[in-house]
Amino acid sequence: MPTISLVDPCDSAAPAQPRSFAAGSRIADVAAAVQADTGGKCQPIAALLAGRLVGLDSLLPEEGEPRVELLEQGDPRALPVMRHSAAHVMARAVMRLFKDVELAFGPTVGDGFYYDLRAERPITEDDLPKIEAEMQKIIAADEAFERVEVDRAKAVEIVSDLKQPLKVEHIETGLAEHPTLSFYRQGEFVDLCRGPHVPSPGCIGAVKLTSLAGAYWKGDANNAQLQRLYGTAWFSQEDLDRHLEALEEARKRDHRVLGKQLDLFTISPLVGSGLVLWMPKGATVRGVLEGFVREELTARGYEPVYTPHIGKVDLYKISGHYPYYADSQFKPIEMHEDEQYLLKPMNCPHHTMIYKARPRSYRELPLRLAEFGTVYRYEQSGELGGMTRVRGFTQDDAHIFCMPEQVEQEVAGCIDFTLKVLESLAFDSYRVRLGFRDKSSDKYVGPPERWDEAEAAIEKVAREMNLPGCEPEPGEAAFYGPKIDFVINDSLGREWQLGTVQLDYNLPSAERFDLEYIGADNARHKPVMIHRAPLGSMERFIGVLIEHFAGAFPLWLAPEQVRVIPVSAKSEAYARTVEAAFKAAGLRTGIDLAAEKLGAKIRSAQLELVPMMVVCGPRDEAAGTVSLRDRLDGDLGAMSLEEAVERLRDENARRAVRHKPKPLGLGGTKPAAAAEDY
RNA sequence: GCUGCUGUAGCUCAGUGGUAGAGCGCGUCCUUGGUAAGGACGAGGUCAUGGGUUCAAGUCCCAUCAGCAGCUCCA
Repeated sequence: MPTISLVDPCDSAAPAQPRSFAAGSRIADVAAAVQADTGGKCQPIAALLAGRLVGLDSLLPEEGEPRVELLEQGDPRALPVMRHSAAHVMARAVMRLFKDVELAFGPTVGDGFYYDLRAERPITEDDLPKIEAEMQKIIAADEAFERVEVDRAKAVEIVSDLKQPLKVEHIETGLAEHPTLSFYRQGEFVDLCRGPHVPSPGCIGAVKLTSLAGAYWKGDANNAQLQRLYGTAWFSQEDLDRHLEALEEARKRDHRVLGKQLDLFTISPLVGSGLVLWMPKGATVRGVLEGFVREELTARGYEPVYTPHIGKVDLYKISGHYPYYADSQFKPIEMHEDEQYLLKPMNCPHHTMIYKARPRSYRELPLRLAEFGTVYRYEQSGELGGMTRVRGFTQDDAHIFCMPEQVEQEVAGCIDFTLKVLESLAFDSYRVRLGFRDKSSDKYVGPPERWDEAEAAIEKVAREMNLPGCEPEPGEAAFYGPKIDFVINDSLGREWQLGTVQLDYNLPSAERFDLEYIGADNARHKPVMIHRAPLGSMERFIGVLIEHFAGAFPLWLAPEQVRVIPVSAKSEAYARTVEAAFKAAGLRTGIDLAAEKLGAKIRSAQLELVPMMVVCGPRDEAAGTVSLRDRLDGDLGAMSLEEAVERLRDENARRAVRHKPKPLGLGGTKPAAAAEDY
């Protein structure tokens, strides 16, 4: 007899109570019992069974006493279930409106859902309102979702009868291991589906189809391209409106929009796609950030190097980068048949040549060579965007050459460096990805034992440092070694890899660069290389940073830190004295001498996101004071010029971050679970 | 690279076959003001580029380039 530990639907803080049900009972029976207890007040649409999101049609397990929590209409934890049901409703609507529709996958994503499909007549954007209207009819009709379980043979028969070739293929290949499969029926619409679903589409409060795009069958670019319809669904119109407002807000925070508005960077088609031109203000932010990183590099025992932007093709043949990445490199510069140069796609080969320039002793290890190294990669045209995906970028790169027994300490040092940078900029929401090799792929160089060793070392350090996330992800490694990536979301919820620490036993090997050091035993040994970049690249990092701060940089990073505003032209001379005082204190100071009223000048400075304004008029001049105005806190009142300068000098020196905008909490477009898992 | 959408003044955008518009910004002048918009006048566009259809194209068609969303990719 199944026994569960039931959470009180009226008081989830109360201790869960054990409760037994007849054999073969489902969550729906639990729901019915609770409804009886509460006089029908509780209306569950889904449940958490031992922490797993399930539908009311889920069976209670015979064993154990799992915790069960019923989720009612409006509970955000039930959103994925409701959204998946919305995907079915959308597919049903499309099948009513279009002929010969073949369905693929329809999972839940961060803020909504999608369904991949192929229709005889392709769907266009103009069709979306019609599909939405049909969905409304289906939601209003509120027919129940009904689960049916069948064996594989019957499942194939059903999808064949439904004329769903993609589903047939999926059952025969992707689902070959499943002895039984489930379908959900809703009126005339029957779909192969693992579930769960809400009891009926009446639970869907507000739905909107958001976009239409191409997507490959089973995510493979060699397969046919299908149409993907994206939608979002919420329990109420207010929730949907709030979500659409957040999207609107995200558009305003987009670094491409702010980069233009605030004169940070530009991209010229004449220079080339994906090649960032840093305007003075953007270059200033970058310079300040580089200065911060340089300070840390020096403190942490790194030594600077400089290397050229090109190198002979042979260098990359030895490293192993060439020709594996031929498609994603700019074509070689050919001087003679046997003299070809590549724009460098990474800095490591150059740095290994510095290591190799003379014999190395164990006494000089770890050797940490750092360079803001600019690299060029010919990314596919469809990947390019703003500063986050570009064809030329500068890595805050360094390569650490160390003895095997120093690896853990050095990896830990790199992680600590990255954390210091992220904390200094108030990045408190990121995840750490352990990029391991895909054991079934042949793109990785070096013997498996070296890989196992490297992966184990990295995982050990990452776990000891309690980094958030830390799930190993096969296939995310570099071709020469596993890595620890720091992944941060942009304003639209898309993930970007920023900082990275990569452990490499391969490039130093005899087959590659054959690096050595003389050990204490006077014998030759192989060093280990660590590739690391706390920011990743200046372009991508600052792109994400712009969105992180919504363009409103803290004082220490702002291109213009202080703006002096004379109340009228009568105070111009005094304003210039004030300006000089702030400049002398090393603060980036501007002055507004426009023939405008004070209010208009304040407004300009506020809109340009200048962190601090210094208002000075006749009253200040007479008293030797200035009036500070904080962009966030407003008028701070009059104070002596010296006090004002000191106050800002101190805030700048402390690299204070007093404020960052609220995260928008957008979830992106990636499926919550693997879409192939039916 | 693929699918779809978009390209008009520095910016945001209106203009659906018949002589290029608005707001903001910019410039000049007036106004000399105390914490988010003072006023007047003015300059500024081969309507992305190249073809085509038409008596006539910013507007319709094709190609190219560029951007956007998604997919694929990302040393």
